[in-house]
Amino acid sequence: MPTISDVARAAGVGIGTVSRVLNASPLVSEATRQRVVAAIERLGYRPSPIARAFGGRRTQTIELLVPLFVGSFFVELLRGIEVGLATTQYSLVLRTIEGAEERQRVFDDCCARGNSDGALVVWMVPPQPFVERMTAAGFPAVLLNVVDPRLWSVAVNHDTAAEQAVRYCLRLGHRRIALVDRLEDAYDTASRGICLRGYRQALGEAGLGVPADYERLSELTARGGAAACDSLLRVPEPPTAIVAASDAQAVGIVQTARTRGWRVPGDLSVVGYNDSAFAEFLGLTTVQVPIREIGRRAATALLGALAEPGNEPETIYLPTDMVVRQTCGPPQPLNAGG
Amino acid sequence: MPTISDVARAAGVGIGTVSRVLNASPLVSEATRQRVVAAIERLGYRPSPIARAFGGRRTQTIELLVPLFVGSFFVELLRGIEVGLATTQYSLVLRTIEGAEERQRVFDDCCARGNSDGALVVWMVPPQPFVERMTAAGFPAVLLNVVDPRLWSVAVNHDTAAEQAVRYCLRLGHRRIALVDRLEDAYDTASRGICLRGYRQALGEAGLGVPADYERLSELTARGGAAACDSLLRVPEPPTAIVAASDAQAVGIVQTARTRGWRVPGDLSVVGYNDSAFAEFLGLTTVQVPIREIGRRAATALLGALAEPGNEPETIYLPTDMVVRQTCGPPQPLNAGG
DNA sequence: TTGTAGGCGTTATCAG
DNA sequence: CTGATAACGCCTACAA
Repeated sequence: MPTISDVARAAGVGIGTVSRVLNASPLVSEATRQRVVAAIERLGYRPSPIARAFGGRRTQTIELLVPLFVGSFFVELLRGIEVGLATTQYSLVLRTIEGAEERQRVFDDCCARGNSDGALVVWMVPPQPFVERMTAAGFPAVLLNVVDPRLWSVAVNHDTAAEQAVRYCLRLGHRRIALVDRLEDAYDTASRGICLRGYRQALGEAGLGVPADYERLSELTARGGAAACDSLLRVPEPPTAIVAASDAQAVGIVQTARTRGWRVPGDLSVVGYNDSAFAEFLGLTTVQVPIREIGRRAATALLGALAEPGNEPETIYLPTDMVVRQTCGPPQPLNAGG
Repeated sequence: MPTISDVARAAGVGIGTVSRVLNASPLVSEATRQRVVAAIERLGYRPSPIARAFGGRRTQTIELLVPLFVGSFFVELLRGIEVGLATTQYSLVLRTIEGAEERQRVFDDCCARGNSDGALVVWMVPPQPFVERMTAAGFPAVLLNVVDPRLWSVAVNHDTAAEQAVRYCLRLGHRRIALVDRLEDAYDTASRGICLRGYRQALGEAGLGVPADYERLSELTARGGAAACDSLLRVPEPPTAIVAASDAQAVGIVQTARTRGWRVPGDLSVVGYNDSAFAEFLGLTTVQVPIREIGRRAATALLGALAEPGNEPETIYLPTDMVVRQTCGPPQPLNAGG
């Protein structure tokens, strides 16, 4: 495996010159450059990223911190990230997270040693010590689909999205609208719902008080949605519409309702969240989240922070859209329903 | 950021001793070890993986080559891989692949320079030059869900799986069974179907010739399945059952059939493939693939190959299972159908 | 059992 | 513009 010295010798120049050619420095004459390039070609030389990271200062590596509840969301996100990174040489190292302790460990390791130049943090708010450490180290991190004013963040506004969904149901004539939310911090069962505020806000604006027993928290799975739906359909005055915090939950809700003999959207309207790949084919009415675009913008933001370390972090909100399909309709007149 | 020398100085020992402690060498007295550990603790020292990779020989890094058509498959796979790697220090660097040229590029880069100690290759057969290069370099790679006798492979047998699905339909009484297959090489439209052989085999064993116009190829998406279904329902003698090469395709098939007024499973039975997360909630009858286990076993195999470089590559087949849900039933008597 | 010296392949910093 | 040379942080001999 040829090294930079081999190339230098073959081209009859010093290693400094080869390094300059490698790094596209303008301080090389065209003639010399050609000779060096030829030698590189001839020897099939490829610089060692590791030696590079070691000698230089930057690792050309970005850490990607991903909690595994992301599900199919993840591949879409990756597509966007790859687009944002396409013109660069950065490698992504993957740190998957399955539970609270693991999250702790991953964040502890993240900017501890110069393993990477920056981080993309998916769907998690980092712990305080991490924020301090990285701020002190000038280590840039970008949050995806979650917001922290101390850091770069690219996200949709989950409350606004919930408002959209609730308002849509209100427009259809619904008054009994329930929420199947998800934990703001998926690994902290003491945390609140992520779009509770938006839900309540929209109901409040419509002059409807917050219903007593219409708020549920569930895992981001069909199973979780199913359980929440089960419980919602049992309350004395069950909802005529349910707004979910994910498409997976929505699928569970639709399925459970139908199994129990409720027609969807006849007896129960359901709104999903994300517009996942399968939502279209299930005819799921949902709130579209520009997942790929979040990935792309986050990558771009990180590259920007890497290039100009000084800048203050910004929060970039991307808009969400209602996608109307077949799981929502006007509520049945009370006396006509089951 | 403290270095090994700082620790050595603080502990009043040489750097060699610190290195030995770091690498759990037995050649350190307990007393010395304690002092060194204390110093490490006190200084908050953490060895630099990069320097380590540079000075030593191994990078503690595994490349994960993933084509992005994997979809939700990917997260399941990751879970397994992480389990297999849990007790180690290996990092995963992610190389996503979106098309044929990108695949070429990624494979060209993969074992070219000592960036990584090994590779996990998801759902792709590597090009010949890569195989030669890595074999020559003693660079281990493990294929996931695809088989190449020259390399370590952990997979299910797709033909056997198709046989299972077809046999199940045969047992239900179906005789007109179609296949919506996927390309063996997703980026080569000239390649064959991945489970065509198994499909034909099962039909042949049942004494049924291969139907003339019952074989389709489609993308691994609901849309692809929908298009294939559309065309299958138009043939003079349409099938009474369709075996798909993915759950996504199956969803598209079910949806399309129902839209056209065919009852599923009344008029048309559908079998999916993989048993993805959503299959259960859609009531999809499908062939279960132990995705997570494939990930785990592949990681284990790679660790093994890393530990004992000499061994011959093996192919590990994991079994598939029929999961019976609600999209298959006996065929309608010919005169009763629509 | 321990300390010391050499090397890994770059980049960066100097003189020239 | 170019060439030498000093880091960079660790591992692995080898010498003690």
